[in-house]
Amino acid sequence: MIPDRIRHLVEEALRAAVKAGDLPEVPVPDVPVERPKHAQHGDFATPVALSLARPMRRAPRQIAEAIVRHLPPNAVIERADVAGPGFVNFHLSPVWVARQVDNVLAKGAHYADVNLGHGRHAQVEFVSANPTGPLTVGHGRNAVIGDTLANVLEATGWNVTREYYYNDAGRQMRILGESVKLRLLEVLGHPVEFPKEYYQGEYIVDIARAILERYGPEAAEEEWPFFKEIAQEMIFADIKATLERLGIRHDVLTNEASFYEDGSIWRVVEALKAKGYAYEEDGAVWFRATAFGADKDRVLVRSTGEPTYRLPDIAYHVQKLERGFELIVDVLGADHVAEMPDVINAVRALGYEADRIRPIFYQFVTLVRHGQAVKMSTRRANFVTLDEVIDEVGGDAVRFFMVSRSHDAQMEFDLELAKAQSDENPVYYVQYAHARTAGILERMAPERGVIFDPEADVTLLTHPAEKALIGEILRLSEVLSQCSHRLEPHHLTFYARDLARAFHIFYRDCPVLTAETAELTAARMKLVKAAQIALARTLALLGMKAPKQM
RNA sequence: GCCCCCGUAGCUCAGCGGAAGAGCAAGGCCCUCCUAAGGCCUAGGCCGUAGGUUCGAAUCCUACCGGGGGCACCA
Repeated sequence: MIPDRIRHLVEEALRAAVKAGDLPEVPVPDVPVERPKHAQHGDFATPVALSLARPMRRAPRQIAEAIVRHLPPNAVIERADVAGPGFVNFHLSPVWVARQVDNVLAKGAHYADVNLGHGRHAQVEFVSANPTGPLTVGHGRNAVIGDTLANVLEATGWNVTREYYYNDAGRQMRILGESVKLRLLEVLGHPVEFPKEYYQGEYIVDIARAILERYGPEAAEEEWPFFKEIAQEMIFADIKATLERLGIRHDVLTNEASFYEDGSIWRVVEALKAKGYAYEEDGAVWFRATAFGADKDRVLVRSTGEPTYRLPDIAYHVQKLERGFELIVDVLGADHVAEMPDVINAVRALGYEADRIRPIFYQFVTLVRHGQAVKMSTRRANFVTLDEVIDEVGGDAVRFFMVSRSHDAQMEFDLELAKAQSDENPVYYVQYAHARTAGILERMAPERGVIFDPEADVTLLTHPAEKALIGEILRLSEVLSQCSHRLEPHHLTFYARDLARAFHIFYRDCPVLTAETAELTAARMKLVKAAQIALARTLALLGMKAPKQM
């Protein structure tokens, strides 16, 4: 990455300045390198002289000037100057920048990879909806954040496992089975009183009908487990199909029941007790959450002998750590904010490196339709499914919008607005840029004298629009690094727009096929190819299609 | 009552210690020219309020005000 190269040059300059006696010797801090907001401030800048002013007891501008003076000779920076209170602004060498186009072409689709993970194993657990109904819009945000994050981690050198955690036992599943049975009786014409707390969705009736078709009216003799099994199977198939429409597939499915079956939940209880972090009181087993600053202790096992949901969660996270993941990302709805500290504290109490667990909480999606908020509860009938939203706005738009806001900001997904604004959709803006690259490259035709020449001289690319486009193409690795570091995939959508804009401006200002000279055409062909690689990569990371024509 | 998230342009939101931004909406321009699903220009801001920390705060701390969500031997 360019900022890293500049950082190293500045660090060298500081060392050289100290050695030459121009600056006093002090511990060298991290050198921040940032992109200035204004073009006149150069391509990159560092404020390091400002923060060194106090320890060095020198005026910031004086330090900045020493840095500039001792900057080692290099091909990257053409000019560095001191500005304002003591910023050092760097102007990149246009020749060096242009040459990066060849570099992008040589590396191809992986040109922006950054090796932050060094092949370490990371797990992203996401969606994790229990098979009690179709995925909702809220699950959609979860799914898209999780999968995009997984893509980003892969691009930054992590070996990623995508995982789905579910519970197919327990009270909710029994209610599911009984709901289906009641609906089946209803379809058969029996008078039925359908309890309020049962699953109200129309899909329950669909499942009942399907069972009738497959097994006949005799199915009515069966008990709830029979219906639960079939319903679960059908709902899971449905969930997987919905995710598939968004291009999402999990590598591993983990069932909560497995932690009961292999006894690991009881080993967790025993281990916590042995370390003094669990105790029995009023017939229940408690976790000493107060030892970690919580306001009260939490129940792990009820007085009935039945564990709370916390216990298998703890066992699951212990298992994740034992499987060797060095980064464990849980994509969770904001309603889980309160419970995660207990899990992490319990895992820490057991002596594991709990810091490897990094939950990310996304705020709720409010779906608005016809100006009215639609509540998303799986148990009520009036929810809108993720499938319906995909039907309306398309999978690419769902992927883009769901990850286009910071995960800790609430988002409003207005279907009417999304449809009304479809022409102004940023999804098309970005995809159209890609289609335009394809449009130009498809016109390569030796008989018309337009070919892709690997020997073309990219240093001819000196137009401001060309320079800006190359700059955006090269920025992807910085964006990836930021997304990966902070586990914030939304930066990618902003980048996608910036990259597309740079291309659209280039497209208008710099004709490729009808450039002034054949040499310039050849050079621009290379740039178009590089832009296509960048756009395709960005769209792929976002899980979107990169159409060749629109 | 306690905890978490959010208050930045009319709207939707980026930026989260270093030199106030984008998209949409509004007004005006640009196709004999590689797809106008595009580009250009204009206008629009005490960055919720008040203190504090800092050479420097939209960004960190405290309090308050608004909006949302969570606080069970429910999952």
